[in-house]
Formats: sequence, C-alpha cells, structure tokens
Amino acid sequence: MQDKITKLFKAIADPTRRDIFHALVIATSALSITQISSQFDISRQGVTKHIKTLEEAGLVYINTNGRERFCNANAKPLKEVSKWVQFYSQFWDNSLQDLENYLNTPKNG
Amino acid sequence: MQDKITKLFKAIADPTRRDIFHALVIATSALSITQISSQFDISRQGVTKHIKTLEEAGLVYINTNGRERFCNANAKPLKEVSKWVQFYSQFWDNSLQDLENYLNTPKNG
DNA sequence: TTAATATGCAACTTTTTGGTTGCTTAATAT
DNA sequence: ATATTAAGCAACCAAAAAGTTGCATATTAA
Repeated sequence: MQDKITKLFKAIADPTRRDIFHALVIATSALSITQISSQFDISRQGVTKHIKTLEEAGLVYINTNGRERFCNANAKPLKEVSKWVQFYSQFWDNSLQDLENYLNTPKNG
Repeated sequence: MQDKITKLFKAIADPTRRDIFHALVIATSALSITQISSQFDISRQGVTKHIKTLEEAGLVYINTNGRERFCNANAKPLKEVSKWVQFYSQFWDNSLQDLENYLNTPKNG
C-alpha cells in the first residue's frame, strides 16, 4: 500500500476514525466492535473497517476473547506525527520565513 | 465540504502534498507553480490541484505577480495538529492506560 | 506584433475510500 | 440441542481524490 507514516496520517485524517480513536482512548475499559458501533451512526461493518485502518496504523490493538474482540487505543504512533509537526514549529511563531519569502518574491522592474 | 481541521489533516495525509509543503518551507524564496512542478513527477495541473488543497488548509498562500503565482508555505495551521496530538501525549509514555484496559478486559469465567 | 511562457479551467479517467448488505462461522446462553 | 450473539468475509456501490489531457487566456519577451 503505502509507507507507515502515510498510513498513520491517513488514519487520523478521517473524522469518524478520530472519533473512534478518541472514544477508545478515554474509555475506562477496552471496547468490543459492537460496543463501538452502538456509539456511531454507521454500521458494524463500517466500524470494523475503520478499526482495521487504525490497527494498521498502530493506533489500535485488539484483545480477542472468545467471540468478542476488545479494542484498545495506542497513542504511541502519534509520536511520529508530533515529530513531523515539530520540525515545522520553527516556522510558525516568528513570521521571519514569510517576510523572507516576501522580500525574495520577484517584483516588476 | 468538511470542517477546517479535517481539511488540514487531509491536506497533510497525502505524501506528495507533504513533499510540496516541505519544499516550500525550506525554499529560500517563494516558488512558482512551474518551479514546483519541475521538482515533481506529476503534471503541472496535478501540482496546481495539490497547491489548491494546501491553500484551502491554510498551509500555503500565494503571491501573484503578473502571469506567475508564487507560493509560500505557512506552517501556522499546524499548531492545530500539534494541539490535537498533544492531548494524546499523556497516554503514550506511561503505558498505564494499556495496563488499565488490559485489566478491565473481561476474561473467561 | 508575434512568439513564447505561465497559468487557469473544464472534462475525463482511474483508484481509493467510506459505506452498505448478505451470508457464514464460531462462541455463548437458554 | 437450539437459539442468539459477535464478528469476519466478500461483493457491491457511490463519492471523493489523484491524476491526466486539451484548450483558452493573459503576460512577457523577441
């Protein structure tokens, strides 16, 4: 498919997936697929697909118990996102870069 | 379309777009569409589309000069991503949450 | 003024994504 | 043993995304 970091970015790009992830993070115990589904307007299969995407991004891991699959959130992979963003943080507070680019933009004459 | 934060997440979810954004950030001067295109394997129109997506996410702004459009990166919107990630950072270093969920997962008997 | 350049716009194609339904299977409860 | 429940798998669908080509237009250079 695609590289790990892209999988991760894609996983959190979908609002429903962010919501599911959030629900798992704040949950006091692991949630089964059915339990998650009950909190969302989409079908159980829809949830299953989202969970799979989150799992492949490393944001969810699953604890199978009998016929149930208990989903846990794992925030660790978000460290990568944090690192990615952090590089650009040097450019956002001072608008030095903006000014520099502005001054370097060729003008008429 | 969709909410601002989702636009932002979607914008950075595409690897080509991340590359374009990066090229603009590290560039010493603003780059025209043609200049950007020359650095990538996709067509000029493809680049134009990506730039539009980045622009709508607030990550790029454009300085038109005659027939040329000089693109600048703007990292500020990434603060939102940083904030989003930061909330989850409390869950990644201690694996307390993991342990808790593990203990709360129903077991046989 | 004519040629070349930089770009936008529109239409179109392909692939991916987010979602669905139907059916099967395995585990549990009655 | 039988019914119920939890879930996977496969096929399908519609919309969005990523990319293309062709053409029009405005600016600039020769």
